[in-house]
Amino acid sequence: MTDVVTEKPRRGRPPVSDEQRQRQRLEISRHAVRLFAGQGVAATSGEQIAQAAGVSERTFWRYFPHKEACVEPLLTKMVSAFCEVLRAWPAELELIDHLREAYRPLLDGASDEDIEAVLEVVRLTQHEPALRAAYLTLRERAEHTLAEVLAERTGLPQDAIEIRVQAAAISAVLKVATDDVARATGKGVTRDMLDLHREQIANSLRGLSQLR
Amino acid sequence: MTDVVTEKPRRGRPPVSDEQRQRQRLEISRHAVRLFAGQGVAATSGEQIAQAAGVSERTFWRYFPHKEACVEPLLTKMVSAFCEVLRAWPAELELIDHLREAYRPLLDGASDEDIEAVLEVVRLTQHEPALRAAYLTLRERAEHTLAEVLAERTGLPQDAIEIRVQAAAISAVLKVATDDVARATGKGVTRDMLDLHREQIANSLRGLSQLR
DNA sequence: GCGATTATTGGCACTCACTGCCACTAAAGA
DNA sequence: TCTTTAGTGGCAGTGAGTGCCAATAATCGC
Repeated sequence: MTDVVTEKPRRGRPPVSDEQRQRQRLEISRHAVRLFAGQGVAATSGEQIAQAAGVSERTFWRYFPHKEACVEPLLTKMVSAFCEVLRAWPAELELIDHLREAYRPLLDGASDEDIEAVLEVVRLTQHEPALRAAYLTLRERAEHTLAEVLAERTGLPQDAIEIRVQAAAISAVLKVATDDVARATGKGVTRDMLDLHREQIANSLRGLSQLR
Repeated sequence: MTDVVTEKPRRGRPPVSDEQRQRQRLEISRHAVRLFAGQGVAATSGEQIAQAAGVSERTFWRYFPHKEACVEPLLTKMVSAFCEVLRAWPAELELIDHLREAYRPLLDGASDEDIEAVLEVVRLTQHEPALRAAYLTLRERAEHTLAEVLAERTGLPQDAIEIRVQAAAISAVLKVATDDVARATGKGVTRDMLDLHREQIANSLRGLSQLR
């Protein structure tokens, strides 16, 4: 039997493509973050965000299940950039060395504006508990992807406890380092700082082994 | 100058003690969790919880800033139990050995009912995203306590990156292991399972160093 | 081009989480 | 008992988020 769904004769308006939808979410996300940063999350209403983004409030709520989810598209860019690098981790290399070589934080093909926006969001999560919760949830979802990569690499099942622990640990390292770099780049991001970020991750990974 | 506030001549009704307040929160927490488990978080209203706990809705909202926070008191019991064990970590011992010796999970002086309730909450967080977010937030708060302990132990400042990374990593290990044991104890908790929990944490800590 | 068909949007009303305000009661000391 | 301070409950209000339906947009067969 074919694992693809039986090709139904399509009729009517086709559903919007997934990338299209992601793009739209990202666009709204940018407006939301600007508002959050300017006046705080609590003081920013869904209506405001919708208006800023140029959609009706109703459709805004269809794109985001709750206000805090507005930070997801931007944060996802960052997290999935790291996941991509991990995926490309060649078998013969140490993780640390691979990161040194391949990790151009935070996002490879991203505009400078987006890098700045992402760091802004991370900074926001450090003072806005609601956003922090969303951030942590997102990170945990990403752990599954990390686990996938690690599982493939080691041959262990994806839900083996060693795999999940390592995934969680890597994620934790990345979180701490990211918080740090976001704080450090309070105003003005330089390439140097992002390089520092990479070195910090590498060093921290090494530090993990030193849990006496 | 004295670092204690100048002793004001107390008048009127004294504020309720902190333990008293915690007890009350815990009590409400138990009712809330029972309801959450029975009918889901979304279907449980603040009014219901308040009624079940025997307080007015208004005071309920004074005890908890939002519904999901109802899980905090129970979860805090678990997390702080681990922190206590860490505090007692003697300098000459390996962490793994110390845990094997001193960690009687999940809570030392707790009733069996509370252990069961805590595991129930953890299980709930695995299917209720809102509760999961609260759980993750709580865990991150606990990282500060872990960092404190590690800092004191190593002489490094509490906000040194090595310290925060190690704290986050330990926390991550604990999280994964806790999720596992909560799943395993779907029905019926035995001492064996809790011992298994301890061993799993110990093994996972060892696994951390194997990040090739 | 014209309908028929399906997807998305926007508007409206509604529920409910949560807050501010105020009157009321409880627990102290004078 | 009177005064003072803290906690409680009720009531009204805001705003997040949802269900429902009418309107519009995009596609196909003709």
